[in-house]
Amino acid sequence: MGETVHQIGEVAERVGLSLRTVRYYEEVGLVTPSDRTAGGFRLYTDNDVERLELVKHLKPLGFSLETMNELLELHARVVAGQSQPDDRERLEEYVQDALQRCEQLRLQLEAAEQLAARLESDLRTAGH
Amino acid sequence: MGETVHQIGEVAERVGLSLRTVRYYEEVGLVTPSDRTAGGFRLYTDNDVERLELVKHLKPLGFSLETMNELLELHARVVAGQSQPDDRERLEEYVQDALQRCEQLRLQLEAAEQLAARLESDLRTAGH
DNA sequence: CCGACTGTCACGCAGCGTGAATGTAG
DNA sequence: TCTACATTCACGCTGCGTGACAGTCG
Repeated sequence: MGETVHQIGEVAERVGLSLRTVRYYEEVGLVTPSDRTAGGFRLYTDNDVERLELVKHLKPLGFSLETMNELLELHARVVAGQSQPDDRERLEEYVQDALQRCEQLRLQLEAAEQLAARLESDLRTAGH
Repeated sequence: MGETVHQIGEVAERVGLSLRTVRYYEEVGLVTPSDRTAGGFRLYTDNDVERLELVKHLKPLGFSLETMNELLELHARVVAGQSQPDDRERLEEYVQDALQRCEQLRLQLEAAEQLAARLESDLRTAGH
């Protein structure tokens, strides 16, 4: 079976992260490549890449890398049917937290949009 | 004429920033209180407070403090009718930048919302 | 004179950016 | 063999959090 596997450069470009960031995520144990070449090159499976994408999309919500790690571990166990007692409950709390952060972010976005619009009108209104 | 003036605690609470943050903004020359008491307490005018609020609302767009400083200086000169050559043009660029950042932020928000929804459905779908 | 508030250091931390010097893949 | 891509240090930066200790305001 063809275990398709990718090097860090390809992965970083696809996901939209820098090489440094991808390496750093490994350093803190957030996303670890499943394998390495004999010479030491990181090899990422599609699964690893998906995990990176999850991180990429959760980041704007302002979670710390440590928190995301817990969240993703819980989620992985739950979808694998390997959840331990409390896992579902704890994941539920994280999800509620995420939803609240979404709301907060939306409010901030709206405030920023109004401000940008005001700056624009100030430009048009203000005398030369 | 009653120059209403406020101490840092009141200001920080109203704007929604920490004392540390407000002091730091002064340290980097972003928002400087117009006056001090004899004993050294910072005194903010309503104008200073408004400047802090502008910063607060621009922050989610990811500008550096230095960049915001330039933006706010330009804006202040333009609305005061004191704009120098290039000022309007440069401010216009910042505003366009801000609008683009708003769009980016909106995209990120939508991705995050979908992800949160997916995590929720994974929780409901996954076996015990 | 007391308590709430504020002042200035100064160290610590997250999340990377940015080289430098070297090695690997193909 | 060439060269594009990768590796590991390791230092630097931003934007604050978090005390500690002292002074100020009412």
